[in-house]
Amino acid sequence: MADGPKYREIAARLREVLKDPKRDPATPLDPERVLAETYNAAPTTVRKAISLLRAEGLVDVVHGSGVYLRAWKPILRDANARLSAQQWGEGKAIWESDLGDRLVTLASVAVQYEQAPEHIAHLLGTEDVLVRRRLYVVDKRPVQIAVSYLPAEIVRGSQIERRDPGPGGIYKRLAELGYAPESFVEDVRARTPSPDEQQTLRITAGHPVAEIVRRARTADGRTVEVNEMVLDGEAYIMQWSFTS
Amino acid sequence: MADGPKYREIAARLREVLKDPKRDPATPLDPERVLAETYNAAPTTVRKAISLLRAEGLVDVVHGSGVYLRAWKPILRDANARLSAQQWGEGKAIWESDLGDRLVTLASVAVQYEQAPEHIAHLLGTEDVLVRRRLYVVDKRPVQIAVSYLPAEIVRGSQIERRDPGPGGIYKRLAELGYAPESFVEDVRARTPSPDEQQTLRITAGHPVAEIVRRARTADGRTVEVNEMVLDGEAYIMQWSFTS
DNA sequence: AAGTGGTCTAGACCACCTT
DNA sequence: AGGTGGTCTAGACCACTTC
Repeated sequence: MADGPKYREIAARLREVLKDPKRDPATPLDPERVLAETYNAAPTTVRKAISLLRAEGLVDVVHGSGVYLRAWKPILRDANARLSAQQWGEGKAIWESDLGDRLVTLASVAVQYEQAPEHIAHLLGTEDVLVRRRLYVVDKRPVQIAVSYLPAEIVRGSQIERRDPGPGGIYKRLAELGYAPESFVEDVRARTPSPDEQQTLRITAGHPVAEIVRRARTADGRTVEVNEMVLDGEAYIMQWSFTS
Repeated sequence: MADGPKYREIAARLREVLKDPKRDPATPLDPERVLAETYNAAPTTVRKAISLLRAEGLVDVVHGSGVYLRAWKPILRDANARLSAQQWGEGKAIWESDLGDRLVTLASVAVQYEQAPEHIAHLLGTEDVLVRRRLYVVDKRPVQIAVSYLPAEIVRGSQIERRDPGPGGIYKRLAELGYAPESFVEDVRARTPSPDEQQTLRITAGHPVAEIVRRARTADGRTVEVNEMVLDGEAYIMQWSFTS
């Protein structure tokens, strides 16, 4: 025990164990009770060490089963490429450009008309909105929650009401309706997940998420969509590019 | 105790207490031992509840003193505005555009020549680099670590070697040296802080940070700076804008 | 049924801040 | 010196997974 609290020391040892190339990456760590004996510590101290590794995204803990090394390379999210007119203009779903090696797929979609919360209504200029809630997964793992708000008066009766808005996605449909999105602003925060988000993304309170709020505006300055996204922080690298 | 584990229930109660407008925001919460009695729980259970509030950025915990409500509005970081040529071209330090109400100030600067780590050397095309390490604070609170790497062959002998690179900052100096940055790419991750970062930013392991790696390129495609930043996640809202 | 992680207890002692 | 949070112990019982 060189320095620092014992639980950090144990966490450091466990990191070494996990990174050992000779180890089978699929086998779980020893159970907590065994680790407690191995490192001559109380069970709660071992738990605290493991909670560190978990927050780092180094391991996945499965209740009733064990603690597993996470084999997980982050997904690249290139904001500019994803939203270039070329992408949606040519009939690609924007998410198809979001993959690295693995495929980001849509796990669920729910669409309905609602009263917008205050901060959304303020941006869109109306309380009557269509809400599109989606959940995206990679390798069966939920990685992103996305909720889009669109003015009801614009989208009512269009294909945007359907769960599958058709080729090119909702931006292509908006363009056809005469409201082509032209400029985007994305506000981003790194924060801890709410209890709901923890459950949906299957992460713990200490596991960071990125919240992205995107506003899409037409050339004449009307905001036609607000998209609130919550990403598993460890699962993504986000990228923006721009010129001076 | 409606639902969920007791520590979440206690955390929920404490959030209510903290948000009570009639409460003096400067007085700390009751000590852990008192809370344990109040909520009829063991001290460790109360601690777990408080660690939630802490990770959320709702409270600041001062060892030996108490648990205090954090009065803290996030700083807006507008990437595009900060890096427009107008900003640095006209002699403004880029950080002057980064303030909301409060002032983001430079707390320390260290400049020296070093061997670049592998991933940096790869981007800059050389191992000989000038490293500029800065720490930024708001209201005496550290909020950002920034480390810039620049090719030694370009900046040697210039004002960029000095702790104060002069009006307009290092981008203005680079422009004067014939290497005006023209395009930027920022890669962003939400993650947990390393032990070093925890100490420097005075945050805990569960408190999220945003890591931004920016590459600055000249018009002819040469990468002339790599800037690695680590931001206190709760302290910032980051903003990017772009067109389709 | 057996084994795993998740929660919780009821303390002890240490490190740090305030007075 | 006294009070605060930080670490740690040595268990108990519950919830979930696996066989």
